Amino acid sequence: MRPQQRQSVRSLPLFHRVSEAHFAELMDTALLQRFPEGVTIIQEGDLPDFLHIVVGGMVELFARHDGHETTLDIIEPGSTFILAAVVRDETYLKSARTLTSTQLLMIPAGVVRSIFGKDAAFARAIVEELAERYRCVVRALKNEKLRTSAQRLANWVLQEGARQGNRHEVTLKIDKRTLASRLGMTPENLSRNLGLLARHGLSIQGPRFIIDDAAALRIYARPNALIDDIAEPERIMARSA
Amino acid sequence: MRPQQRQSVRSLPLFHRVSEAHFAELMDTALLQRFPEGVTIIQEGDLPDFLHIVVGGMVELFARHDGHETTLDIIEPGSTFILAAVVRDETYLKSARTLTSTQLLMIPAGVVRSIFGKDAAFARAIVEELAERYRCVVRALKNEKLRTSAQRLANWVLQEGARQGNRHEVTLKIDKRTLASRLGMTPENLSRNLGLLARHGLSIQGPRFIIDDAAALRIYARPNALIDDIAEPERIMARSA
DNA sequence: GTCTTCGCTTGATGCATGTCAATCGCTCTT
DNA sequence: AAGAGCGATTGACATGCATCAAGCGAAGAC
Repeated sequence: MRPQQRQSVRSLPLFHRVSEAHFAELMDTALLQRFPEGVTIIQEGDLPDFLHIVVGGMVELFARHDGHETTLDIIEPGSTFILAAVVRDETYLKSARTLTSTQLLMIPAGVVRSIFGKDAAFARAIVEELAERYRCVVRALKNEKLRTSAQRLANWVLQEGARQGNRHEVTLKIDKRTLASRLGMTPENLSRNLGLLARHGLSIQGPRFIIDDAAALRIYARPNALIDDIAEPERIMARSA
Repeated sequence: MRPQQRQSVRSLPLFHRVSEAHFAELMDTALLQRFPEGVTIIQEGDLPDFLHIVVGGMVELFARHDGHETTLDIIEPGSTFILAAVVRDETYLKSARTLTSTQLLMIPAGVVRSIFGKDAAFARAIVEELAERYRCVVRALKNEKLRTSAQRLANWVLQEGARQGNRHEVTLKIDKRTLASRLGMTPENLSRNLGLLARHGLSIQGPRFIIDDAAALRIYARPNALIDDIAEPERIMARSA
């Protein structure tokens, strides 16, 4: 691994406070690997070999059952996946495949468990990451059970607008069919729902969604801090102080 | 707290390997409290004061949004709730209320975080519990996205049959309306689905479900080890060896 | 330039599920 | 014993969403 990459991994929340010796131990056994688009990285039902950390690119987590498939999450740089399976040494509940060319850092599961026992800062970071992932799934479950597919879409647009910085335009970085699966609907219904949102302040230009009337869209979407992952500026500032 | 209760708490996986001094520290600040049926223990949106451990009874975790309410989980003795919120010191995503008279052990959130940093065995137990809870939510999300409500019911009956020991009869310990909410359907649809399952090997006698033809029910339910929480006898034996 | 491909869209239809309303049957009162 | 209350059931209906099938349009092949 090149020094610069090592440094950028070091700055991730998961490793930031780990002792230099333990970090070196983790990195010595870790593999940094690049995968092309559309490759299946792990298969549900298998046992975990490595903890995976996304360094660059995008990974889709999905599951199949009885001829159907659904997207459970899309992982972006800085985040881990299958941490829970590694911690418990139990089978994966999800499969993972790359949505783009992707760079992954892979740390052997046994090494993760070993350093967890030796380094309190690492243990703390692991449990914080796991708790964060837990909260994401709970939000997803509430989103699924308490909203219609059109409302999920409307909230996704608002959230993505905030995340991309420019709050009035959202550019789609993934396939519409992947977005549909992520939002728990068919591609056909995504199309129809986009048409529906035209009456609530959104206009569509191919892969670009323009928020003409944020207030109207928000009225339709009914965003909720306990479902949508909205940054809470006050609390973030309080924490870093 | 009486010595006998203390001993039964000590034997929970969460505390089993914690040092005696740290366990004493946890118990000195903990409250053991009894709540009657139907009491709201925590409210979504609040900040965590205590980690809650169910010692006796049943607790329902639920969430509300836009005039609707859904059950997210039902917690039984030995398990914790709102662990993720305590770990991250962030607002609850779920509310909790008692379904029966319930005894709860409540440990101040700050004490949990403090012992987590000092006791590696406790840290390990916390992360295992959190990972287990994580996996439960992932299963719930898959259950919700990949199955019809009737299939969810059929699998619940099979699972509950196995859990209750007698695999051919299941006795309902909660309201049918609570079961309906837990399985993500209305009480009306639970009724109809129970009627439907009569054609697939199940007969209903009030709060007692009798599995006449387990094979037929299993064909309809299509159980899946990666959705349903099925014990895996081989692996459990391998682990304890 | 034309053809093919593939993702997206649009329309028609059916199943899954929620909603509203009426009724049943049990338990608890009084 | 009659009535109130409440959970469970049943029926009628509306809506959400998936499915199937056809059409559209832009990017790439030749």
